[in-house]
Amino acid sequence: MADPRLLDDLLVGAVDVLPEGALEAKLDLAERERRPLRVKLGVDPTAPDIHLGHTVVLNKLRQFQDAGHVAVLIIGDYTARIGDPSGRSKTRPRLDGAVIDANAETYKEQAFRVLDDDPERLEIRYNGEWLAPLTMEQLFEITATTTVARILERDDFARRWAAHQPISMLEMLYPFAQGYDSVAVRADIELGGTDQVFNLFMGRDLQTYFGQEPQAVLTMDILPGTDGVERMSKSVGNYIGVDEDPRDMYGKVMSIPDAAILTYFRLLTPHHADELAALQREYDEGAVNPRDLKARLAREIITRLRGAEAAAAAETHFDTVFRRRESAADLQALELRPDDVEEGGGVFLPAVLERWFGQTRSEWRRRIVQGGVSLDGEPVSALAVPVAALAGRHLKAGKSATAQGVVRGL
RNA sequence: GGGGGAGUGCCCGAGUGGCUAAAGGGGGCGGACUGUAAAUCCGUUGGCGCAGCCUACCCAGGUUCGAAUCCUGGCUCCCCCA
Repeated sequence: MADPRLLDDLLVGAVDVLPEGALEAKLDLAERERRPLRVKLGVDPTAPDIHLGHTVVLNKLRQFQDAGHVAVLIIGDYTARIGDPSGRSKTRPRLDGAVIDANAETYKEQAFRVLDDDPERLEIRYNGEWLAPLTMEQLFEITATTTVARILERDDFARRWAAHQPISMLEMLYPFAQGYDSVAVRADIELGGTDQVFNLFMGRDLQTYFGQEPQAVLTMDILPGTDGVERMSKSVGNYIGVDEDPRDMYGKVMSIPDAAILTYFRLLTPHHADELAALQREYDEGAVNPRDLKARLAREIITRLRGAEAAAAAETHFDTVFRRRESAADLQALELRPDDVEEGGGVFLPAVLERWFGQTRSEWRRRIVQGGVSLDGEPVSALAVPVAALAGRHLKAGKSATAQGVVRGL
């Protein structure tokens, strides 16, 4: 019998296990056969770096590793060439080989922040390994297992079909490719987002067709972005990158709406099911200040990805700069150059701000006029200020305050 | 293969010869408020040392005193029929 507490923990953050009872059955199977389960997660290296949304399934995979099972991480170097249509309202751009390879490298690096890299517990495979050598004949065989009607049933295609949006033949092949991955690695369980259900089931069908025991399917909840509403995504701009400056990560976590706090705990931290239930209770009853809960969340997320030291430093920085609104001890130095000073001894701010922080001079002009740039807390009111008023002062631009530093005189 | 429609600022989307740096919305940014939250309100949102100038409505030409708006050619996308 599978350990019920483990089962509960494995189900945290999961939306569904399909078919019903399949996870339990697989755990029992592992016990009977005295072997670890092969838990598959496929990722397409479509973007150069990953954010917390991508780590949700990685976290779950890690949990399986910690329970003694084998994570089979499939880098979809070939499926990336098709472009997963899941949840898409239009065709994904196809990527070429060089971009994919580069993405795959950074992806692996970042995935290791979450996964256990013990070779006994981790297997990394590129699906080009088996997809590239497929013959046309094999493709016939694979695609013959399903009908067009079934493919068109899936939400995303159905919507596009109804809206007269284009669907390319290539996209239709995507589920077959992903499904065949499961056959190739003999997966016992496959993880994915809820938008992946169709693809995950294709894996079961193909495994059955090829005489394998079909995999259990575990779908994970979607992580909302920092806006708390839309799913975290780079294109929406509500993401927290795994490789970002920990101070920014901390700040971004602090900016999520309260309603998203528990979801974040559930999907991003390794708490047991009963601990999460306790947290939820405290939150509901108002026994904790949501702010403090969020701070704890930020600390835990950063600790996991970047280490305890980085987390502590990020928290100190945040408390200093934002809670107490003091200057951070580690402010960057903003260098003035001799040619920044004009005849009258004034410095034209839009020009130096552009050099220090990017953007355009017009943008800085606007911010200054709107009182968005300050020196030692005092809003700057003129476009040009004397060097004496700048040197040694703490310059801050905007409330996000990612743009700030101490001006170093000449 | 035949017929039709569309390409506007970060995005959506108005605009059919001058009043258009281009309505409206979204998003972003700045301010107030705060828990760097949410909600709300106000302002702002092409570039430029900016009461002015420059560049802009897919691209290249053309008509006109004047074009996002008209004409020609091209590119891209979509729909319908076959």
